[in-house]
Parts: sequence; structure tokens; C-alpha cells
Amino acid sequence: MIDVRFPTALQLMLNLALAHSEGVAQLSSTQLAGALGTNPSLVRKLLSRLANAGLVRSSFGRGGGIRLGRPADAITLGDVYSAVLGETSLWAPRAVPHRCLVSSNVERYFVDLAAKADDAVLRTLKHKTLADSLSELRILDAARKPVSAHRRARPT
Amino acid sequence: MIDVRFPTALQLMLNLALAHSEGVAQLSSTQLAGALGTNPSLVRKLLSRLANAGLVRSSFGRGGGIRLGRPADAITLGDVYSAVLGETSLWAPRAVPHRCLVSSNVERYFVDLAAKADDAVLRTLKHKTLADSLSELRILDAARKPVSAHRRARPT
DNA sequence: AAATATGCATCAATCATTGTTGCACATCAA
DNA sequence: TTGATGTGCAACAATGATTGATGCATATTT
Repeated sequence: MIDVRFPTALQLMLNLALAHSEGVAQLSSTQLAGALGTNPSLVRKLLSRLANAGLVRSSFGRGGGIRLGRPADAITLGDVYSAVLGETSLWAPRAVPHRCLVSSNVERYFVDLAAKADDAVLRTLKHKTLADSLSELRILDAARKPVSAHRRARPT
Repeated sequence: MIDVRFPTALQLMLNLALAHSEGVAQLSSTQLAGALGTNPSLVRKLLSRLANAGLVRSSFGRGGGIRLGRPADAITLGDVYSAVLGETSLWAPRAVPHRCLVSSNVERYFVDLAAKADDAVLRTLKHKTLADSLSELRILDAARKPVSAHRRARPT
């Protein structure tokens, strides 16, 4: 199963960022679950990690909900990734019987290699903030509805 | 489940490279399975992809087996990764109901982002060849058996 | 012809992630 | 104070891609 925790968390954060930019202070986990096409439980599991990292803040009780913990331009996609995936590496070595030059050393070698790949991914994600992403989404949206005011075609 | 196809394939290729450097022309899938601590079936599934990419060659019949398709210094880790994982991306977007600026565009946005991350990973893997890896394994091995000739301790 | 080895299809097992449910606790409004 | 709303969290079932196991046709060497 392809891992969708990062995509889900990112889409969640973008929803919060959009809501904030439109003057909506906070969203409930039920609203977020609806927007993500999933259930409040999964949302809360992700929120728990995001809250630990300070990326979101939640308020209890009636009228409560979730809001961004920092301004959208102070949260990078790398922050979201690290918060949700933690130290999880892209790959893990296969445990092999130690019998030769390769098998006795390849696990350590591979852990190191995976760490380099993890770094490479994180570097690409640290370049962009939620605010950047929101801008790009606006551009994509404008391109989707061509030229003039009225929308030409239904989205497929 | 963390994906171990790339690690397994890499360890397989390194075994072939080591065998070749030691004058062993080829290994059978059963031998490879033994070295990897798994079964010949999985090995052959991986070999099928590796063979399609020209990274290994197999000979049929009695005395047959698998050997590298090119010299070890002409095969990068990126070649192995692409052969085994194909176009598989690190992440896939979660399909969300299209209802707002974010939800209507985030899937395309995310596919693009994932492609950038995939590129970053592949770039790090293209720097190293199997021959480079084998050299590094030799260094690790030397570090593991300190100083003088006789081995001091059993590997754990 | 016999032995060995790959190639490939089918089927079951595994296991992290996802989805569901229930409930305690916190907060606001009337 | 009470009721409504919402988070936090634990337990459990469902899902689905990968792994593991088996059988057999085909190819090649001795």
C-alpha cells in the first residue's frame, strides 16, 4: 500500500491555510475529514502528530476546532513531513544472514544510503512553505478555468 | 509495510558483483535466495525486472545462473532502483472530493511535488555505481575487523 | 535421456495503514 | 447547572500491496 499519510497531512494543512486566508478561524476535525474524503479518526491521528510539532493548535469544547500553529509562510512542507513521518526512513535494509563481505556490511551501508535519500527528499520539501503552495494552487486553479469569467467546462 | 524491494535488489546485485570480482561467473537464484535470506520466488520476480532493464543476464539449463549484464562500474544504484520500482512514485495524492480551491487542484499539485522528490532521490542514487558500493563495503568491513590480521571478535 | 536451472502463473500469508466505534474530558451557551 | 459540541484516545476490524510457497513448462548441458 502506497503511503498516503504525508499527502493527507499536507492537504489537511492546506485546507487550514486556505480557511485562515478566507477569514475562517478554525475547522473541526469532522469538517476536515469531509474535505479529505476520510473519517475524523484518521484526521485526529494526524492532528496529534502535527500538534506535537506545533504546526497546529486545537481548542476544546463547543465552538472549538483546529487552526494553524504558525503563519502559513512559516511552515514548510518539510515541517509537515517530519511531523507526520518522524524518523521513518524511505527504505529499510533487508536482514540477511551474515556470511560474506556483502552480507556482513550491507545493512549498515544501506541505512546510510537511505539517510542520504531521506535528506534529499527533505531538502526539496524545505524549499516550500504552505503559503507558497497555496499560491501555486491559485495559479493552477486559474489555469483550469480558462480566460474569461464564466467557467467553460465541467471539471472531469 | 516498509518497501524492501529496492534494498533486496541492491543486495542481490552486490552479491553478483562480489561473486564476479572473485572469479565466480554466475550464481543460481537458489544461491541468491540463500544469501538474501528469502526464497527463490521473490528473487526471480526481482530478476525478471532487472533482466528487462539489461542489468542482469541469465543462462538456462544445467550449470546456468545469473550474472551482471554490464560491468559493475557501469551500473548505478539509480539503474537498480528504476529497474525494480519502475515509475512508482514515493507518494500518491489522496483522492479528495473536489469542492474548493485546495481540493480541486491539490492532486495535480501533489503529483508534481512527488515527481520532484522522486527526482531528488534518483539523483542521489545515480552518483554511485555498484563498484563504488563494493569499495565502500570493503572499507566498512576493514573497519569492523580492527587493526591486525586475525579477527578479534565474532560478528554479532 | 537425465539432471539442473530459469520463467511464470497461481494462491495463501503477512502486516502496516486505514477505517470504525465508543467514551472520557473540556468548553461554551442558555 | 445543564445540554450541546468538539477534542483526545484506545480498542478492534477491514483493507490491500508485498512477500512467501508451490507447481510446471521450457531450455541447456552432460
